[in-house]
Amino acid sequence: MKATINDVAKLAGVSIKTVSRVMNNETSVRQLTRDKVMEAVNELNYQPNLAARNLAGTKAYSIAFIYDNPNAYYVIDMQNGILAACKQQGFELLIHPCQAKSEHVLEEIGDMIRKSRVAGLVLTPPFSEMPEFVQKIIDLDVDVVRIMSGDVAPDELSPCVMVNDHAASVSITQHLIDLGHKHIGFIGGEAAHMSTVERLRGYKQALTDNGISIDERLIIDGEYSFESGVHGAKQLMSEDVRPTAIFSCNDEIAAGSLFAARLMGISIPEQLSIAGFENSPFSRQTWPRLTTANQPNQKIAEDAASLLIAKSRKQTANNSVNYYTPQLIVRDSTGKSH
Amino acid sequence: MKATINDVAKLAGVSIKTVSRVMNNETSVRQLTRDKVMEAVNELNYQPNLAARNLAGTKAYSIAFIYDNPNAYYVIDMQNGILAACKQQGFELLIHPCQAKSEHVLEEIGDMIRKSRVAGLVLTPPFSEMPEFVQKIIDLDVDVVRIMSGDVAPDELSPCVMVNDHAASVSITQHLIDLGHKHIGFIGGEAAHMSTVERLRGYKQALTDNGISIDERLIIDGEYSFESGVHGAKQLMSEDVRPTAIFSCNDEIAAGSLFAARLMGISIPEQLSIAGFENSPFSRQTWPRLTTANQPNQKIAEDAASLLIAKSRKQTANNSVNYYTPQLIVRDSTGKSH
DNA sequence: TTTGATAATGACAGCGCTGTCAATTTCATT
DNA sequence: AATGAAATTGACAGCGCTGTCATTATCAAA
Repeated sequence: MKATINDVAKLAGVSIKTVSRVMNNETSVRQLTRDKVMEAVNELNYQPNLAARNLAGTKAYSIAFIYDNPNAYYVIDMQNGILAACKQQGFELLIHPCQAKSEHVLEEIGDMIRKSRVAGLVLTPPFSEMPEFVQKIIDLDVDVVRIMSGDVAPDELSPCVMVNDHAASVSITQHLIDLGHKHIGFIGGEAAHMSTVERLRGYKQALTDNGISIDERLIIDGEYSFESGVHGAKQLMSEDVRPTAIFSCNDEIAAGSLFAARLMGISIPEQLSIAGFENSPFSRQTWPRLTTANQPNQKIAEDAASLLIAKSRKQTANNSVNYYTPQLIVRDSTGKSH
Repeated sequence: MKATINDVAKLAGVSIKTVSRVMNNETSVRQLTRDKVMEAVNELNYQPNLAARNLAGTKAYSIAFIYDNPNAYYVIDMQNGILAACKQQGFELLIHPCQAKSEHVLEEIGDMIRKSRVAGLVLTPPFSEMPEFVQKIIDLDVDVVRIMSGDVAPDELSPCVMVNDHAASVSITQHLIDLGHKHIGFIGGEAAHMSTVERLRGYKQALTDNGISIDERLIIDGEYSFESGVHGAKQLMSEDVRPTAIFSCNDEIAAGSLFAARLMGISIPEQLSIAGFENSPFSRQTWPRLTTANQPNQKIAEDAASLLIAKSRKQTANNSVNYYTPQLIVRDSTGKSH
């Protein structure tokens, strides 16, 4: 049932080392030999044993996905993207959700690494935005790839996939301005997250570029949750200067804002425009459907995983950086200012 | 940095075999010895190497999660539940999404098993509902645990976690009937899924029990998606006999129904009551919030994983079965019939 | 104290593969 | 045909652990 490398070697009439070479796509195996081996491999349905490879060799055959994010859509997209890259490259994926605030994160990750050899880690915010943390991981002698917010990589520590939240935020805000809005509210995610910082920066820049003064009363701290959107919108709509539009920092907040508007009898988009961010499936399922910015999480994650695997393979110090700018998607939740 | 069993043995002044015994919680190690070993383990921060364990031993230290489900909330909940059980039992989790319709599923799973030793698989629908498939997996010599719909386990093939969709469906339907509804629409998920079959059965039984005749025009096939809910509701609302309530087979379908109602200018719950199923976070974020049945996916999955691990440990033929009945949660999308 | 049964420990082989290095083959040139 | 460098292949050790079986320590009862 379970063929070993020995069985293949015998059947192909070569040494196990040669089979090993073929399985690892090493050069310096004659084509003829390679064919013989592959034939035996197919005949026997042979799969190299991962445990043995890990134990005997120096290469790693797995990567891990580290995250702390309650957003199911985000996590699934990321995971699927990473899995796609893994599948293509024959890597295994270890899933590792953990609490960023916990004292034990590093310990946990260390344990994981000691237990299973891992080529590297895919880090998403907030982990990717903690330089000391990243450095400590690298000191553990594993590669890292970071997915993070910004228009340029902050350092040379690792390959990065940068999401240009600033630019995307400018287009969303500009879209609202183009619709005639002058009082635009902003409901942020966790203030410590770079994505919030960057989106806020884009918001402010768009306003400034259009000669609209920034009113701090229209800027609300939140967290990336529905409830936060409900509260934020309620608060904004009871300001002296009621905004005519709200830029919510993600789709969940936007959905919460929508909910609050309904609660207060405010019609969308007639009396109030609401924009989200992320283009989660969610944003197509609210009423009205959300104007948002498309953040292609799956692609981003697949990219990240590919960069990580490539780096771990080549052992180059060269840290590539990929860039994404979420694109505006106009739907029904934003309209002309009256 | 990376301590091996040898280092621990040396430091503790015992043989590696004794360390191994301690690490595996075997009996017949004196308490004194055990303490010495544990002290060394802590001192050195030792973690047994998974690859070596897998290679040397006969026990497995991982399970796999097999699924084919586009519902992000469902998958994440399941995964978190399984991870919780794994963490507690020191198991690793392999994530394996795949296409149920694909010819290659079995092959893929076979490859995975040959590659990584796996104690067993957690199967969710539709896989868990394919008896021949399950049998073939078991023939591959891996344990299986099935999460499935029904009020009693269909066979003795494996431990099961049964979700009593029938009973839950009766309570939802009864709730609608109690509100005075006589024309109740039903929008199903994929007709082949037992959950749809069971929920439909519950729906029909509740109607029958209350002396309401079953009108097949009010029963719509769908799939578990938002779009399907939109279409289904549109169709139902253009029947000769307009239903005054719709039981949607899951929250996504319900959200779609809500959306369709908005599109058609039908107010919820005044003109139409809509109920969902699953209690995904989603159901709290629609307007109005959905009446639904709480299906505790995370618990269910944790249970399933625990059963699987227990079975693989004890090597008993004894297949336990756990039962869950989703409970009605009344929110704002259902109201009195007028 | 000796005995015998039982509990506790250890020696050793080997899981299936890769890394190292040595042996052999190949092939373009002489 | 002989030569040598390069390409191709193989022998062998050993990764870190567990299973098997042999050995030693322990302790109640004689």
